[in-house]
Amino acid sequence: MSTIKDVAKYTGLSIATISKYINGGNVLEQNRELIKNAIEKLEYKRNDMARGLKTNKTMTIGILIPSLENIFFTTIVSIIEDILQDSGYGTIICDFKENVDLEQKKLEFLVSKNVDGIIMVSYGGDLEYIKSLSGKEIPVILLDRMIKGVDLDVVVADNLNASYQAVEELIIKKHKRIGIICGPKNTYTADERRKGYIRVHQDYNLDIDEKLMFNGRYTVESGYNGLEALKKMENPPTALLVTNYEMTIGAIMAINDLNIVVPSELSIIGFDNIQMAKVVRPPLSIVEQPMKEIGETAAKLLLKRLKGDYASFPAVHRLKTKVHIKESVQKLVN
Amino acid sequence: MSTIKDVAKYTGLSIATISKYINGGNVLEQNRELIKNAIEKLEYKRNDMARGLKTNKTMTIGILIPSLENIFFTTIVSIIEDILQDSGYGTIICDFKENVDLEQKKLEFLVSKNVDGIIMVSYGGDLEYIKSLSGKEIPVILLDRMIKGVDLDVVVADNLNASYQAVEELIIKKHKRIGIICGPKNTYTADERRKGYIRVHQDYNLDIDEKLMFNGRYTVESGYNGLEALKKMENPPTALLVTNYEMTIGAIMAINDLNIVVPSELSIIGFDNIQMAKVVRPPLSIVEQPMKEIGETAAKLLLKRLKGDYASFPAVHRLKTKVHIKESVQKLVN
DNA sequence: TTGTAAGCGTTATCAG
DNA sequence: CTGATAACGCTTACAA
Repeated sequence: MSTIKDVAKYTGLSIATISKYINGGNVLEQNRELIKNAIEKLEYKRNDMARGLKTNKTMTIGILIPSLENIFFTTIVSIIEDILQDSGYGTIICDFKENVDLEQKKLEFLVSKNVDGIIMVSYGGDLEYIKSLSGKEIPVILLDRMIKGVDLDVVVADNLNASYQAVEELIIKKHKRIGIICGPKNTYTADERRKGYIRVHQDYNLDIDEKLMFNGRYTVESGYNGLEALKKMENPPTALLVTNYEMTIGAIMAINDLNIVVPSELSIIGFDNIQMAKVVRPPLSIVEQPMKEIGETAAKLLLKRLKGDYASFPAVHRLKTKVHIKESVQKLVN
Repeated sequence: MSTIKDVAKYTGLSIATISKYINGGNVLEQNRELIKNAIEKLEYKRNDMARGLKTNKTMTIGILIPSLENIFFTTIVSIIEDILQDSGYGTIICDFKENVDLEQKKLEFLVSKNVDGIIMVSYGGDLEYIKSLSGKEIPVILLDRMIKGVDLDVVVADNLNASYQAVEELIIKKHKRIGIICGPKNTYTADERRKGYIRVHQDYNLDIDEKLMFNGRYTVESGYNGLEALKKMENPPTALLVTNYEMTIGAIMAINDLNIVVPSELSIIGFDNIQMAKVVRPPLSIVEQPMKEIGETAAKLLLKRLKGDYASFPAVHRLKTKVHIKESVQKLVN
C-alpha cells in the first residue's frame, strides 16, 4: 500500500502539498493534475488510522440498539448506515439483547473504540454515564425513547398520538370496551402509548376500566398472555390495540389457539410490521411507525452535530405515525 | 485522556516498560503493581488508533450481508458480533440491500476501513476482487453461500439435505405431486435446494415434473406468484416446499387470498422463521437452519485465521438443518 | 503556493 | 528487566 510519501516522491512535490491536495486545499492546477495521476497510478489510499491519530477522529459512528433481531430497529439502522456511509462514516453496530447491564457494557465498548458519535436506543442503562458522554466532545442521539433529565438530541415517534389515533378509530366504530396490551411501566414508549389510550377515552367521555389495560413486556409471550387474560375477564373487550410487533405476534398466536374469530368476536389493531399484516387472515390493521423518517432524521442530525453545528440543541423530533385500518376491525352495529 | 507517557511519568518508569506491561511482557512484580495502580488512577485507556498505526491492525471486523431487514442474517450477525467482541474486536456491519453493485461498493468500503478480517454473504459481486482480498493478508469468510473457484473458508447450511429431508417427509406422507418454490437459478442456496428436491425424487423412484419447480427470486412477491402459478396448473401439487422465509410469507399471503385450506387442499412446508410458524394457522411446518451454529462457526473460524492459524484452509463447514413437521402437512390416505 | 518539521500515542529494536 | 529512540502515515503551523 502506498503512502503520501510515495506520492510525494513520484510527483517531486512535498508531503505537505499532497496532503493539502487530499484535504481540498489550494494547489496549482498543473500540480493538481500531477498528483491526481500519481494517486491513481500508485493506488494510494488514505490511511484512516494515521489520520485519526492526528485529528482525533475515527470517522466511525457507534450505533446501539436493543436487539438485532428486531426488524423495527434494524430497518432504521439500515437507513442510518446508508446515510452516514455517504459522508464517509463507518458504523459499528451493537445490540444489547434487551439487557440493561449489557447496554452499559456495549456503550463502553463503543466509547473505547473512539467513535466520533453515537446513535442509541437506551433502556435506561447508566444515565450518569450517558450524560458524561454528552459532556465530552462526542455527540449522542437518542432514538425511539426519551430519557428524563438528560439533555440530548432525541428522535422518537409520536407514540402518544399513535395509540390515541388507533383507539380513536375503534371508538368511532362504536366500541366501548377497548382493551390495550401495553409495554412495561416506566418504559418511555409504553407510558406514552398508555397516555394516548387514556387521553382519547377522556376526550370521548368514555370511562376507563383499568382492567382493560394489560401491561406486557414487549415480548411475544406477554402478548399471548395479555390476550388470554383480557379474553377471560368477565366483561371482555370487543376491540384491542396491541402496542408493539412482538406482542402483536403473541396476541395473534393466542387468537389462533383460542379459536377467536376476528373481527366478529374481537377487533384488533397491531403494531409496526406492515408485511406481517398481510400474512394473517383477515388482514391486520396496524399502526405504522415512520422508520425511514426516523432513521433519516437521526442520521442527518448527527451529521450536523458532527460538523459542530449545535443549533437548537437539544433538539426533539417527534415523528408522526400512521394507522392502517383493515378487515381486522369491525364496526359495531348497536 | 491520559497516555502511556503520563503513566510513565507517574510511575517514574519508561514508556517502553509501560508498553510492555500493557502487552503482557515481563515486568518486575513491584513495577507491575505500580503500573497497575497508575493506570487505574489516571484512567489510562489504550489508543487503538496509535496502536493500529504501528501494528497495522484495527481490531475491527467487517461484516457484509445482503439485508439488515432479513432476520436470518441479522440473527447470525448478532451471534458473530458477540463472540468477536469478547476477543476485543469491533464489527462494522454493512448491508447491500440485495444489490450486487452495492455489494462491491460496500466491500470496498470495508476494505478502506482497514478491517482485520471480513465475514460476508456474497451474491457474487466482483469475484476477482474478493479473490484479491484473500491474496492479501486479510482473511475472508464466506457465509451462507459458496462461490465456485474461490479458495476461501466457507460456512453454509446443508441446503441440499435440507430440502431433501423436507421433501422426503412429504413423500413419506404419500404425496406424489410435490411442488417447490425455489430461489433464482445460479444462486448457490437455491441450486442446492433444487438438487435436494431432485435427488430425493430419484431416491424414491418418483418422476419429476419440471412444472412443479417454480423459480422465484427469494422475495415475498415471487413467493406469492409461485403459489398462484402452481395452484393454477392443470394437475396442481398436493404438497409444497417453499425455500426461504420471504417466499414463505408470500406463499401464505396467496393461500389466504385464494382461500386455500391447509392442509386438506395443500400441505406446506416453509423455511427459516420458527416464530412465524406459530403465528399462522394451522401451525406451519418449517425447515430450520442452525443460525446459532453458523454464527459461532464463522466467528471462531475467523478468530483462528486472525491468529495466523491456517490449518485446513480453505475449510468448508456444512451445517445440518432440522425439519419441523406441524399440522400444515397432511398424510394422504390413498 | 509550497516545503520543513514537529508531533499524534504506540510498538519494537537494541543497548544497557 | 528496563530505557532511549526510531518509526508508523498523516496533519498542521510556520517559514520560505
